Amino acid sequence: MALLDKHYDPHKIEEGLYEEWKQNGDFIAEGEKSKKTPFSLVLPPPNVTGKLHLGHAMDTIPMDILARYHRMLGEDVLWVPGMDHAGIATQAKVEEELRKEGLTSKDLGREEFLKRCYKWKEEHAHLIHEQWKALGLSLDYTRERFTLDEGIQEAVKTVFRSLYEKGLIYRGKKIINWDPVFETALSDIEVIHEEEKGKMYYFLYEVEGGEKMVVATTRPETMFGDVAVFVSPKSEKYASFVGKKAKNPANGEWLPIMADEYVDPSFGTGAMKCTPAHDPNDFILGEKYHLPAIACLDSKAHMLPIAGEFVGLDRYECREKLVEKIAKEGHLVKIENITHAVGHSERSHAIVEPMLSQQWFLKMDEIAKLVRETQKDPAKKVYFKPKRFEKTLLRWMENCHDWCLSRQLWWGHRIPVWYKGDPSHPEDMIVCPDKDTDLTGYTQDSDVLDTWFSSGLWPFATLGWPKESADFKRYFPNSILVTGYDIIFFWVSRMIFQSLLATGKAPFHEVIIHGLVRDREGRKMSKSLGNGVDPIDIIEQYGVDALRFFITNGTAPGLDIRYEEEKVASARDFLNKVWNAARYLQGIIEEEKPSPLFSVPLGHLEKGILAKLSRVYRAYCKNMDEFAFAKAGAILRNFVYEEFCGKYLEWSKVSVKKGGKEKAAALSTLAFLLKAILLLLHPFAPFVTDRIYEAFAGKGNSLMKQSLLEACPMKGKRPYYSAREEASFDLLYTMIQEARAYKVNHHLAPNAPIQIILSQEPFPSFGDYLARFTFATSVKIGEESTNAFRFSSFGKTYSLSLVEDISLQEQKARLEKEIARLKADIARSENMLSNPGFMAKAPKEKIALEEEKRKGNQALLEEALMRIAKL
RNA sequence: GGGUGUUUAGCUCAGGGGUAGAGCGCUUCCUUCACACGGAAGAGGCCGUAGGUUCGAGACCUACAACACCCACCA
Repeated sequence: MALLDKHYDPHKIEEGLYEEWKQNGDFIAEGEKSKKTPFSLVLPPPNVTGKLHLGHAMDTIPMDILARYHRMLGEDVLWVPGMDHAGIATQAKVEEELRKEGLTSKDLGREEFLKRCYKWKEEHAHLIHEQWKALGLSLDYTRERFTLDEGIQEAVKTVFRSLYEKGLIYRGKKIINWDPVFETALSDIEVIHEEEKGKMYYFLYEVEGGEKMVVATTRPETMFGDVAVFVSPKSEKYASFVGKKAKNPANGEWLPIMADEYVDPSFGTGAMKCTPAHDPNDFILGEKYHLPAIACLDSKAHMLPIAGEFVGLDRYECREKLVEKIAKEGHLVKIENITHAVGHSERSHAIVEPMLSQQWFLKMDEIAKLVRETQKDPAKKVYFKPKRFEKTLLRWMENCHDWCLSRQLWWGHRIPVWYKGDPSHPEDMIVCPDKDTDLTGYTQDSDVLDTWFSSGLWPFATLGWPKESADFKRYFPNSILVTGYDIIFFWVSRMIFQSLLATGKAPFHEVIIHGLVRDREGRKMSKSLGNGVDPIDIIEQYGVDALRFFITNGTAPGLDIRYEEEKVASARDFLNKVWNAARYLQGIIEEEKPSPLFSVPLGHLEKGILAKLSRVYRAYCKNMDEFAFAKAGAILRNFVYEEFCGKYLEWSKVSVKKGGKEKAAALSTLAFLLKAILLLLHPFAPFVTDRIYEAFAGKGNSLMKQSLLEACPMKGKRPYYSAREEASFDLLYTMIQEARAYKVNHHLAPNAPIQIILSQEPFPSFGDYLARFTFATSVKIGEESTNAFRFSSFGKTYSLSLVEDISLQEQKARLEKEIARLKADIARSENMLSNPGFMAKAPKEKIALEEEKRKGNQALLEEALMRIAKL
């Protein structure tokens, strides 16, 4: 048996263990031949752009805990790993790399550029694998996937075709969000609205007949695309203007003045310029009145020739110069400072430009309805934990617009559509052609699909769908998904409806939503703030087990967690505690192998701690099943510190010293307890627990493959439980505590010798334990003295007298304190018991309990009063 | 403009109709043969504010306030 070092050194113990698990095939799901219950989950595929950050740890560690927990419950766990090609994000990174070489993607051409992307992917995949390993994730690498894999390509095409055939996917010219930096369309949720300071410009428009009107805008540069001025039909002020024309101060063109209900007469000047090509509302108005849509910005948001002298300028440069020009001509009325929400591209952070553009869309209204209906059906719905996040989803589903699917990028799933002739007005279009379709004369759509289109297929595409594969049959739908609330719209919602549409089923039974990791001040971790923490640094300092314990403890489900190093240190200390308990056990069982539990007769304390363990086991499982990892962890931690290390382990030293049967009982119990703790802790801290276990059981004995049931003391078929012995256990502790407090209060050294007189011994050898932990030189059974501490347990009263000279004054003071406490408590009980409402309406057990308490306290009070009278 | 969450010990947070909890920090003491990454004993809270429900509210309800976040095409 390899002796454990004094301190647990995370580095040393983590070394090589992950590889061992992997080589043993511990992470591989059994597949169709298995008779076990399947438990399946998919790893949210990280972007190949990146380094792992603490946010990933928030998803993956709880998933790994679940995977390991369910394996230990005897289930066949499949946890599918994979990565996401992350369209825009990766393409941006690769382009940045090219820029350093003085190249652009266009210089390389599509094919060469994609080669560079794949090269990038290979390099980063390696990094990501290293990070999964560092976190100890028990992933089934034999089933690893990438979102651009052939199988996933097949799934994407199948889904695209089927949605197109159902009429849900369509091609159309609409106003979309345009990212002028990456030069691509974006979906609505890729646009981040931020409150910003801006300006509202008021311009004077000349009206036919010599009158004038004021029109306000925040975006003067789009005035070159204006086609009308709208007023409210209710407006009296402008009633006479309708039908006339107003002169656009930007270019001198005459615009028709029209009336529509859309205009709010009370907002601004009550008149609104209309730019159908650069505003979604104006576009609708334009269609309604058959107005032309005139674009004035190009794909980089530079001015088109229609802007005359401003051609080629950046939109903001143009704005400035145009306002200057209009002011010079005397048509500027005023500039007002305002704050308004401005849309930014999630990736490039450029201000998004609404543009009229031909794109592919997914029609959302029916789909949203399908999701809402499914969520009403308890048998089919996805259960959210915490529940409130279902509302987040449903609300979004109530007012989402059609999803713009196409991206003007190269890295991604190319849109599986071929055109004959000019792609913007094709004579013919083939969607998802079969292999034998003749495509001569056709060209494929040059765009790719939004990354999230393929991510949305992840739970079933990774299992082999659209083939009726064995894995798909066995592991779909997934058992659970764990993810952050920040990607409910991006990912969770899309998986749900993609899955409903493709497979007819929800992709998973439950979604566990967690919060975000924040910094010490509660700020989001971000590159710009420079407050990010690299998990690898934490792992190096405290070990991955400590990180895992930290990330899943001390927080409520769905709420954010603040990263504070002390918390990780505290987790490390906890693991060190377990480590040292094991070290102690190692020291005492060197020559004797512990007998199996219950094969030797056990004492009161053994039975007491085992009863506690049974309850801990139950509570642990209950909380784990409810994904309340923090609670399960807290229960375990408390058991280890307080009950195991603080009490039983210490007390058992007495039995060990005695030898014989008592020692055998203690060893057997200690060994069982330690193993139980290791088993229960293993999902949280797999490395340290396995290493400790290995020190006892020999190499290659992973706890992962053992049954968690072994952590529960079973007598016959039932968990061992004994209230009486548990009470004895507690009584001993209370007495020790009282004696210790006594010493502190009397300024005695903790190891100062004292003498104890017990009125009776609660169980055999009780005195021996008491003596050892109170440094009593003797414990006698006899008459209590006036200064006794009294305790009751299971209807019997015991007293503890410390044979020491305590002044009368002190005895009195102590008794008075005791009397005051008892009186207050009795008063509380009486208050309740004399309340007719309470007596009539409170539950019977509650009344009985209160009655009993009052009686007990009354008895103690009477005795205390008697004793104080004697003094 | 809608919506959600949070408000409990110095700090970070659990809890949850029946006498307020943890970790860290703090105070005092102890290097006792598993562990100073330790042990012992403590101090420290009218559980955001105001109403309501209830026999009983820190917990449930309603308002309000502060903070945080999400959603949103008003020129």
